[in-house]
Amino acid sequence: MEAFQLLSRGGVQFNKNRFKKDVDLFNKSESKSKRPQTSGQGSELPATLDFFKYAQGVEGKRKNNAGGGRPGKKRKVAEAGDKAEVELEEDMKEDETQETSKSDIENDNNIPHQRHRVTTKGSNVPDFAETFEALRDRYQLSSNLLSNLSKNGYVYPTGIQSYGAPILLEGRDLVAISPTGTGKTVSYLLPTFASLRAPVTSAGSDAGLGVRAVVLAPTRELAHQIHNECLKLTQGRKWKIVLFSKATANALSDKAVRDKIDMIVTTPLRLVASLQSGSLSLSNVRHLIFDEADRMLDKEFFPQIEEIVAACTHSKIQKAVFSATLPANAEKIAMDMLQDPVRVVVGLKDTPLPLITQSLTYVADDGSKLPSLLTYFSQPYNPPVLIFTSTQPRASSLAEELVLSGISNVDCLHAGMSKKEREDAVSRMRKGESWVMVSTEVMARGMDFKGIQEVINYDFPTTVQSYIHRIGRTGRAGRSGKAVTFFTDTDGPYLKAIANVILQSGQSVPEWITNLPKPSKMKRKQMGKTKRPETVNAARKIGRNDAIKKREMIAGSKRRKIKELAHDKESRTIPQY
DNA sequence: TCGCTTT
Repeated sequence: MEAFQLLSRGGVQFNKNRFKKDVDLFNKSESKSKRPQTSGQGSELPATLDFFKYAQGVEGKRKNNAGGGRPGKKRKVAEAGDKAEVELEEDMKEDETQETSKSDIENDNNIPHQRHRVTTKGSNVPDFAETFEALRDRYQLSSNLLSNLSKNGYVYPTGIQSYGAPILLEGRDLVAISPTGTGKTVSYLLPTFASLRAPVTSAGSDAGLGVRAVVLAPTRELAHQIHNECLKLTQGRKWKIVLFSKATANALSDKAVRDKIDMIVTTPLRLVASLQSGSLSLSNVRHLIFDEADRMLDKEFFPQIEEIVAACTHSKIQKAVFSATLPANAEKIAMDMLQDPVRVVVGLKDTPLPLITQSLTYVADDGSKLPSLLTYFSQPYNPPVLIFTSTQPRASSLAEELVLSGISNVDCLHAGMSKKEREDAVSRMRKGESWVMVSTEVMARGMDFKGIQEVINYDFPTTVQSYIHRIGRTGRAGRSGKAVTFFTDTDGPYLKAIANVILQSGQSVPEWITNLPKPSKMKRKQMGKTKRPETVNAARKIGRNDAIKKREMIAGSKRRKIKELAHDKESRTIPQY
């Protein structure tokens, strides 16, 4: 713990220009809950890292500020002094006209959905619920659910919870888009348990035989985390919620076991394997939920998804998709799968949380990355830090290099590791034992490590979605966070798109980046073919001086004085994705 | 595009 303090340095950064109002509000009500290291109270650290203490007490209220009020695009007047608000209009042209917008920036209190712009679209959209109590009264939620919510520190519903839950509770299909760390999991678990009413084993249940709800997630770690959340919400009742694995799947061969299951949380392929072996029927499933929906609809997962959907033959099946990002093509696929869905968007679509301070760092070439990172670690930093690489070997060897360089408590996590190794790594992360976690895309989505101070994109993300999800591992539940992205000369094709995301979240990037021409498809293709180096060992051989020289050259020729661009209309372009 | 994820 002492070492934590040695490593730490005070101060969190906000983008105070753009989100002054949110920041003020944040500081006013939450000054007490700054990073423990900054106040030197190392003993508090485990609490902020502890997933299960998420959202308790003060933290719980903070969570409600998550996302800090994105300005309403249809309410240009809301903050008349702020030019950028008006210009956001431009980003919205694609939106359909019949949607309703309920925004609320005037009501400057702590009720969370009032910190977000929420737009809904669809026929007969159910009313949002301001509080969990309102939800309970309107839909007869059990007192058990309500008390479990408050026991776990959920005080007010977040935007997606107050809008999404009524839609699901009225049996409607749902497309939900809400930023990282804004409580999507609870927004579907709460209504699902409420709709199931009682465990299948309870007396007089007319639930029929077999599992009634399925939650799909793209990684084991995320499924595990969702399962934990299920357990929290169902404390004190005999719900049978199964985190699907080889072992639990094998147990299904016993029909008596099979028929007692209320809900399965699983990755798609695991479920498909059980379907194909005939050990499981989904004919009684009434709730099918896709977490990280755009990822689940990717080409690798989609055949499995189709098979699962086809196996859910119950006439009253409700389907819902959730993600922080949903590109148009994925949304189209989702919409085709759903019946008369309601679409809810919290915040500005595909825009990261404003409380994440984002920056781009030029590192010339791959060989300059490690020296740059070591320089970073030679200065005081706030752990834990999550580092993303593009491949498994690069994650392993970077972790090794950091250990060899004397960095403390370095961990590594990628899907090439054994199940146990992965579980141990996540567990160390949850306990706060990892200060530096080097990982691949496997950690990019959904994982909720509350304490993560900083995300470093050591390798450049290849899609905007990847970028948004990766940096969304920090700044969760209303906390602040920092995201640094290394870029090299070969990252050109993607650079501008990411820069646009940063601008969109109201932060600035060097002007020369925004002035880059949009690379042609041809060019992008060529650059995409450029081979990325296999390991950081190779990277190491390349001297650092070259990198510095090159950086200076670039600085001289291209880089101009960094200017506040967030309000500069010219630079406000719609991200290309 | 590629590698990432999923038994």
